[in-house]
Amino acid sequence: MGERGDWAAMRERRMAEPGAAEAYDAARLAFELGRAVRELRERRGWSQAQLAKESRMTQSAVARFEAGGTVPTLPVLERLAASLNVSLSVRFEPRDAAA
Amino acid sequence: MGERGDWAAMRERRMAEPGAAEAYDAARLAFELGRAVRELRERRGWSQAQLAKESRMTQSAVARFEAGGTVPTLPVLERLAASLNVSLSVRFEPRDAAA
DNA sequence: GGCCGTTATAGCATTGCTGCTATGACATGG
DNA sequence: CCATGTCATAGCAGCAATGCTATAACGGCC
Repeated sequence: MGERGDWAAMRERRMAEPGAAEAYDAARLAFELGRAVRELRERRGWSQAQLAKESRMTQSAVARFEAGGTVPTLPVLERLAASLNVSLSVRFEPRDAAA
Repeated sequence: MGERGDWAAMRERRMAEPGAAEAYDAARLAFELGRAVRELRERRGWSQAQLAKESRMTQSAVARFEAGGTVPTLPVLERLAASLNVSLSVRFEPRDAAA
C-alpha cells in the first residue's frame, strides 16, 4: 500500500496530488532546503557522514534529506543549521515582498 | 509521568531538556510562529474556526498551534500561510546577517 | 437564567518524519 | 583485483505532529 520506499517517486506523487498546492509547496521547499544544505556542506568540504555526526543523525538521514526524500521538521533544520554555522529563518512575509 | 496533555508544561519541559539547545530553538520558533499566526488571523478578524476551515484543519488544531503546543510541520505552515495570504519563508542565513 | 460564539483541552487514531542498520553502486588508489 | 570512501536506498521501529470529536471555560447578549 504505502510504497514506503523510493523517495523520488514519493515526492513526485506528493507534488502531483490533485488540489494539493500547499503539499506541492512543501515538497518543493524540502527540495530547495536539501539543495541548500548540500551546497553549504560541500562548501565546507564535509562528507554526509561528517555532517551527520555534527548534527546528531546518521549519514542515511542526511542523504534522505538532501535528496528531498521527506519534508524535514524544524528541529532537524535547526540541528543542521547549527552544525553548518548558519541561522535558520522561518517566518511569514507579505506576498509581494521580495526575498 | 506521561502528562500527555498540558502543552504549556510540555513545552516548558522541552525547553528545559539538558543539552537540547536546538530543541529549545524549535520550541521557541513554534511559539513565535504561533503568535505570528494569531496576529495575522486577528488582524483579519477571523475566528480560529474560520482559519481552520480555510486551512483544512480543525479549530482545535489551530488553537494548539497558536499556543505553541507542538512544533509545527512545514505543510501545516504552508497551508496557514496560504489561507492568510502571506508567503512562508524558510531558509538558511549567515549567522551575522540582520533579519 | 439560557443561548451562542469563541477559545482551550482532553483523548484518541492516523500519518509520516526521524533514527537506525545494512547494503548497493560508484569511484579512486593501492 | 581488493580496499576504502562516499553517497543512495531499503526496511523497519519509534515517536511526534496532525486530524478528529467532544467538551469545558469564558465571555457577550437577550
